[in-house]
Amino acid sequence: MRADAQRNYDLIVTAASEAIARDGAYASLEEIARSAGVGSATLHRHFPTRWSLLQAVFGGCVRNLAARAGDLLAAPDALDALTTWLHEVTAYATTTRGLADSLLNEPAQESDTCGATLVAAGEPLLRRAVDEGSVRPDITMADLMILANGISLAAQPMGAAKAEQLLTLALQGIGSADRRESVDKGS
Amino acid sequence: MRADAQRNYDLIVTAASEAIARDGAYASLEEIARSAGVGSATLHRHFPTRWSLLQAVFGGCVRNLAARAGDLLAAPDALDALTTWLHEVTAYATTTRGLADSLLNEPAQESDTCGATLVAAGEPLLRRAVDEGSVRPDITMADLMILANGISLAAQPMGAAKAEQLLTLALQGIGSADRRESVDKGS
DNA sequence: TACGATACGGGGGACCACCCCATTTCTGCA
DNA sequence: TGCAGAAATGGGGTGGTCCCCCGTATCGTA
Repeated sequence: MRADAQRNYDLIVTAASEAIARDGAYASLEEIARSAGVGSATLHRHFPTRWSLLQAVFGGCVRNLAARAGDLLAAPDALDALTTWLHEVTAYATTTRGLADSLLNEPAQESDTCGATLVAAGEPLLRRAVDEGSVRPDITMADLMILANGISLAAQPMGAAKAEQLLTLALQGIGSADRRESVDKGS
Repeated sequence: MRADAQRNYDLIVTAASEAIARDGAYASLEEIARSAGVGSATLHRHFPTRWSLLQAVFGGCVRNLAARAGDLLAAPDALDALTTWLHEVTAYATTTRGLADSLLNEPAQESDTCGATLVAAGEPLLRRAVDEGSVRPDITMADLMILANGISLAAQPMGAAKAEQLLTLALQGIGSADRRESVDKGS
């Protein structure tokens, strides 16, 4: 890759991060190019689709979350590790403007997407919890990611606290007949 | 309202229904006006915002769902009635293109929105289930609607079956230690 | 230094939301 | 019935978007 191309690539990603943080995942590409100081054609050459740009912007966050999942594999309680990670993902997706849209609307065909990375990273956490017997075996990580994502997206206007509350609700269920004793542990 | 204005109003809503069913909630307003046979200015005069148009399009469905909630108040099992209704809402929102977006992105300030109507309609169902003791009392109908909506939105690409599965999951929780005996009732 | 490959960006086409205002259409009243 | 004025209409303009073509400038190498 030529030096100037690399330079422009970085300029675009930086400008896109700011614009997306301000305006969401559908920020104007034209304006991103403008504020990066490059022509719009350059932006489209580096990132043929909007999602390729979003992927570049959020790749770092996603890798961090994936690494965090690896760390949590060492935690003593498997169920706790899983729920903790899901909460962190949800909080991040709710707080970071554009991330939830980005994860949800990325084309499902692609294999190297942010969503796929997170699912792969969370899979061991889920498997461990299932093996331990604390999570139903018919649940898949993909299901949980869709759930977390949907909650992030739908609760975005209400803020991260609401999103986390709803995630807790979804993980515990709505029933009252047999509330787990661990319910009150968190707060 | 003048007769021709009413006529155009209806033409626009009809055309919008088709366009939104085909292209989603962000269908081109220009094309809706074109296929309705009116000028785009007429569309904008009748519906100043995109959400006002969506509200007109989906008002009927929403009223049906609200009425259905009223009917279910007569069902014997309160928890069953609540979950049945939530499933119907989710199925409808997942199947009907644009409805989920419409419910989620409508401005929260307005009072007469589709979302508020559904929340109000579901409230008695929830209250009955809480009074019966089968649902935790700290849950609000607004929370459940956000949950159902988020699931509809996130699972849309996978189809209504996936959405309903995820709703079941969210209502029951992920735990396996104390699975309700009613789990196997549905299927 | 000179050359070929590579990247750049101005500008244009197609589309969109939204608005102004001259014109047409309707309706209540005589 | 006929008419005046209110009400609704829609063509066309503005400013914005995405996306792409292609002549030009820049880079890396020999």
